Amino acid sequence: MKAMKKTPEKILNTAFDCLGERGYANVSMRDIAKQSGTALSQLTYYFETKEGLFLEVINMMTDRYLTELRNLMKQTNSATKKRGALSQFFKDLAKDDPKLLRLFVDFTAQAMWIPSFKQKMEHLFSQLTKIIDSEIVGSKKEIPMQDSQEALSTARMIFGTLYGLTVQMMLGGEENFSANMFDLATLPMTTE
Amino acid sequence: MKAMKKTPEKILNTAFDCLGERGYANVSMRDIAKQSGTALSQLTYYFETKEGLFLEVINMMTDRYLTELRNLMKQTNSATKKRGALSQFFKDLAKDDPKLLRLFVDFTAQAMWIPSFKQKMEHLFSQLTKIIDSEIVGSKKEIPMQDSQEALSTARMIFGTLYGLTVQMMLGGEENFSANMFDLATLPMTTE
DNA sequence: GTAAATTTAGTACAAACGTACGAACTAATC
DNA sequence: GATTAGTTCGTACGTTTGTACTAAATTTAC
Repeated sequence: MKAMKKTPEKILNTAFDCLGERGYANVSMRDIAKQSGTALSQLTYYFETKEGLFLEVINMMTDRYLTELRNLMKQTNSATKKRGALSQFFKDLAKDDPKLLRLFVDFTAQAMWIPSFKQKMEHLFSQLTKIIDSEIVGSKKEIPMQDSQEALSTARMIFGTLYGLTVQMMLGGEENFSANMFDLATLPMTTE
Repeated sequence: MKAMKKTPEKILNTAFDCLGERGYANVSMRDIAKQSGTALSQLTYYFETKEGLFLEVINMMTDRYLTELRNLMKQTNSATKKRGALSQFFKDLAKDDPKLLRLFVDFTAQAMWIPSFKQKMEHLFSQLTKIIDSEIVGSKKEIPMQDSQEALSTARMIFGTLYGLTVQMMLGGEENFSANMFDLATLPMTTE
């Protein structure tokens, strides 16, 4: 007996794969239909438009990122260990789930042109920085922040560094990246 | 008497504008032809293919970034001042030349899927980090680096932070970014 | 078991795409 | 001034695109 997934799920998962493999600009509705083994008209039946389908992919991606990161944060207690886990998370992503990573970068670019994408990606960015803030930066009470706004800025900078490093790594290959590079990226939040 | 630019230049400049305004996925050859006031067939006459045209746009973008940054670095002497100028450079870019910035981010994403784009963007990235390295990180002799590789890693991290912050700023608007944020981004290179 | 609702499949359509091609036009060379 | 080389333009070709639509098949409800 086959796996037998529901059609909408099959479509969504295939869309995720296609986008993570070939990118937004190079994936058509027919590609997804053929690769998922469903009829083309099923895509519009369940998701109305191409934009509608891809918005659901962004939702899927957002869920994966946030739950994965939240689970990771739960596994450790100290802010220092969480900091290490965070940098490890981004470092491993390129190996463990490159599709997820490429999707992230690609959708970030598309968010500049498509308003509905922008809204979704803003949400993802703000949630990610919020996690970094509350789990790591904000919890380090021994280092007094002027206000919560400054803590959020720090979280944004940490995330920015990780994001920027990740993009460089995807572009230039990982061989040029030293082992402690991503750890250094999370350093700004502490003065130790 | 009109400005009277050469046709290839007109096409190239218009392509630059279109891409910076609407993005790679939303710009067609016909768009560029119409907006530049030339015939569609002129584009293939001078640039052969769409990819060929866009590669020239990347070259153009690369030139602008590198010359602008190099000029900026020449204007100051101390590494500390250069550090300030660098962060200012990225901070201002969103206001002064948003098209250039959007082009950068968009092409970085496309580089994941199109090999010829990847090659060009790798070159730009490596040149940018090389400038940061030689002008700022490498010149700070008083802080001994284990080797030149570590210095380059530091440069990559600084650039990564600036890049990551810029992307966030473009996505979420600048209102949430405190004034000294970009300055902090260039901090990892010093311990002062 | 039949009727209604939902899901599937195939096809059709108009629009947009990159590229190719040939005829007109302009500039340069001798 | 004639001949060549270079440039411009319009058009047309073959694909591919997203979406719409209708009829068949399947599931659900009574």
